Amino acid sequence: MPIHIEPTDVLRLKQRREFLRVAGAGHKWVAPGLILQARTHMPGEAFKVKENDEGKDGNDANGFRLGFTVSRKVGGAVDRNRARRRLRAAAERVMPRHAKHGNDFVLIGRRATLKRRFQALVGDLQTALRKLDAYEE
RNA sequence: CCAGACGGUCGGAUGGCCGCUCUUCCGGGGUUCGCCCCGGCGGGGAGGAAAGUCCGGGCUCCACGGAAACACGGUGCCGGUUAACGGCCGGCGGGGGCGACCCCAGGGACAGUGCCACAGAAAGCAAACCGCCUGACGGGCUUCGGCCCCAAGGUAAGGGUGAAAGGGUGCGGUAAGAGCGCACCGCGCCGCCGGUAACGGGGGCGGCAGGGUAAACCCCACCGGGAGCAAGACCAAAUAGGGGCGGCAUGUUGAAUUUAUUCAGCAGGCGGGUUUCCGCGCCGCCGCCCGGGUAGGUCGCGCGAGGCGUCCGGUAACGGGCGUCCCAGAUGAAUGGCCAUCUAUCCCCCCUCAUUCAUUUGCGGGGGGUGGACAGAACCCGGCUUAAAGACCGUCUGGCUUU
RNA sequence: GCCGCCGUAGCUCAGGGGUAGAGCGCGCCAUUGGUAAUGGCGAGGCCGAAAGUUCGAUUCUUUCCGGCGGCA
Repeated sequence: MPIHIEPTDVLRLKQRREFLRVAGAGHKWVAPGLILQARTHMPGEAFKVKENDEGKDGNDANGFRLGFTVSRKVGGAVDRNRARRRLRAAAERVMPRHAKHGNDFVLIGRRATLKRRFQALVGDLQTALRKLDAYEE
């Protein structure tokens, strides 16, 4: 059965070692409002891309995964939550259409994420995808 | 009206688009009949501090026969309140303020021990450095009145040191002084009166003994078993390993016979470039079952010392009755993102009026910009502490004006 | 989330009521032809912050701030 991916329900990166693996791939772009890291899936690597599939037969090129990180340098809990929510809102507008499948992405919040105008933040994400050669359409 | 004291409430608003999480109900699908998944209409969704983790409890596990004592830790005026508290309320004492009110780590220093640097004569059974006073014998001077030096003694008034020098002020007194005597204040002891008590009032006696430090050891009284929801309980993959059963498989010996099978016993085989010796490592394959247990998941997890209203008791904290409501449950962690308008605030410009030496200051109006303080539940509750814009309400105090 | 520990010179640490030290480092001088080593001299500290106790606090008490570690 072919796996259909809805634009909105993308699997989130949740565990620390997944974040470390993406960071270890070494592909990142620093934009004024955010930092984007990316890692291409290895061939034969089997991930659960949707929550309810069994993660078996090689669907590795058929989706992408996304994680968010905001460190304590940005501020207290309120500021960090706010930065992550703005990143998530920007990702909801850009990623489902333009993110190249078969990748893991990590979005890192910066201090400027709080104050930057939202349209500029969306633009930051798009240019970051282009610079990492992960932009489609 | 101005300035202030105390207590309480709220903590941006409205609309639009796109989302998150929990959930009643409905529909569909799956199911090991426990439930799970998908979709839909509705409903709920951060704080007064959610914070710091400083106290007290509930709850859970561990330890433990009961009680007491000891050790350690905590608390510390008195009475009340509470599930409990180091909280709160009321009172007492001390300090501050014109006042409303505010602040206080506020038991014991004759139970004992220690410490009090430097300075100073002396710092704890007090003490004589300078001074002051008396002044034998002797000496010196003499205007023959006396004066000076010296042994010894008296003295805590004065000087000086210090945070602190053994009651304070005044009068008397004296050789000089001194609670030596007296008055007032302070202090101690003993009755009396008021108060549950802390304590207060007043009386008598005592001539002053008893410096400070207990957030030094300590004494006294009271309280306390330890750990914490990452507590704890349950389900449990892959991989490796443990145990059991069955089947297949290696060599050899023996026996039985149905002549290729069964039974019993023994062990050997493989690995490094080769051989010998020694040492080392591995021992098969398949299936099923069992228990431990990791990742992961589920529960614990929100009806509670609950909120609101009202009545009663109480000065109050608080307690009781009745009615009513159901009010967050996430886990890379939801409760939001974006836009518009309004609004609090602050800044700039212009105008009218008042004011001023002065576009100096202020009320009002208009325009533009900025743009909401501190801060995010993580098992729950009662407090404390800390952080921080602004708005509103009530009670009270001190002024000013008017009546 | 919970539980601990630590903040003293540029760095690593002593000091636990009487006014702050050691080692390394830094500066100057001596030694040497010169450097290192060695020796001498010296600078450098509101003892993380604020209240309180005390005559006096780096030390004792309380409350904050910052850093580090442990617990599935």
